[in-house]
Amino acid sequence: MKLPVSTEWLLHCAASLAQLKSGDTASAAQLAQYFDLPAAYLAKQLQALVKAGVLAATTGPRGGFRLARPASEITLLQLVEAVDGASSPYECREIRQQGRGALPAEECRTPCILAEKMAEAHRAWRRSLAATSLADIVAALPPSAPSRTRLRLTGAP
Amino acid sequence: MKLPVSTEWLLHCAASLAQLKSGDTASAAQLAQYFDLPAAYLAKQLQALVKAGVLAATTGPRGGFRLARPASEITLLQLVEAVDGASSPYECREIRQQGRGALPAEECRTPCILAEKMAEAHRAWRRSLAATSLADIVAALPPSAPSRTRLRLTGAP
DNA sequence: ATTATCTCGGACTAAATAGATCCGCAATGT
DNA sequence: ACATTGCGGATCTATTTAGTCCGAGATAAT
Repeated sequence: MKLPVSTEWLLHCAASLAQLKSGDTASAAQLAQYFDLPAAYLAKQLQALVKAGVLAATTGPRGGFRLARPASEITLLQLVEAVDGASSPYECREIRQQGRGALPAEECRTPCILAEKMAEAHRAWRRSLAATSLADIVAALPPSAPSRTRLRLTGAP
Repeated sequence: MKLPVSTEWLLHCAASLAQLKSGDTASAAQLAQYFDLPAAYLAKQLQALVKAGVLAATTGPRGGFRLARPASEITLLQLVEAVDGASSPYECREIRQQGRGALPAEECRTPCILAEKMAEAHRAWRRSLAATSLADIVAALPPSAPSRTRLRLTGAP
């Protein structure tokens, strides 16, 4: 059970975008340079966030990425599931209905208890991530961070 | 973020072993037949549970696997982490200290907030799984299950 | 309006990991 | 002694992840 390494990249990228002035953008190349990441691969992952609707992209000179919504309305869960997918890590394939020990379909009207417990754990994980927004992250940074980020990321103070 | 398919196998195998009479064993071949699973691969995964200390194995004829401890002292978390490893799905590589936007080491004395939040979610997941034991699982089964499992799995009533 | 340039966007390739199998060895009970 | 079972290693394949490349489209200066 492993999240892609790009998860960290995108969380930090999104947090950085949240520190820009509203309407301002940063290009994939700028973000890649800012964190020293492979630019092409980062660009690909940023597209996933666009498709998921948490980022908006504008093409052409002076274009780039920005948050699609206020930072307070973007949760860590939305970011993580945008890059990794929203499916549960545990997939019940109903092996209780297979093989020599197969249960009659009649006893399988209620979902498998093991699958239930695993799903419950996943819900706890999602709930925890959904409780934090990008605005919370930015608020926890030192007050000097946003202006420095703007300067070093886009070159604008 | 995906758990191996063998996770489901081992959870069900452990639950089945929990229904045997104390001291009784089931072989890898019996378990594979019981759920219609690839025997060789299942055997390999069962070894992981032995190494993790939740199962005990005896070789030789009439040998096989049994629970290493009472079912009430084996949690779903222990089983899942035995097969998948106990490492967190999110790995912080401190990219905040790399590239053009690198923070001075002085500002990185406190751990990255994003890593903290991800770790917190993982703790919530682990806590949820640790709250359920194999005994809880067996108790939720219909009362007729244990004797049927014993019959169909090992051939003993 | 045109052109030069900068951006995203999707197609494509390579490396890593999971899934699965097989064989020989050690141990145990009949 | 022999059949049965777990254990560990070597091997092979397939899927996923990581990473690169080039083209379509939009913008801004000329």
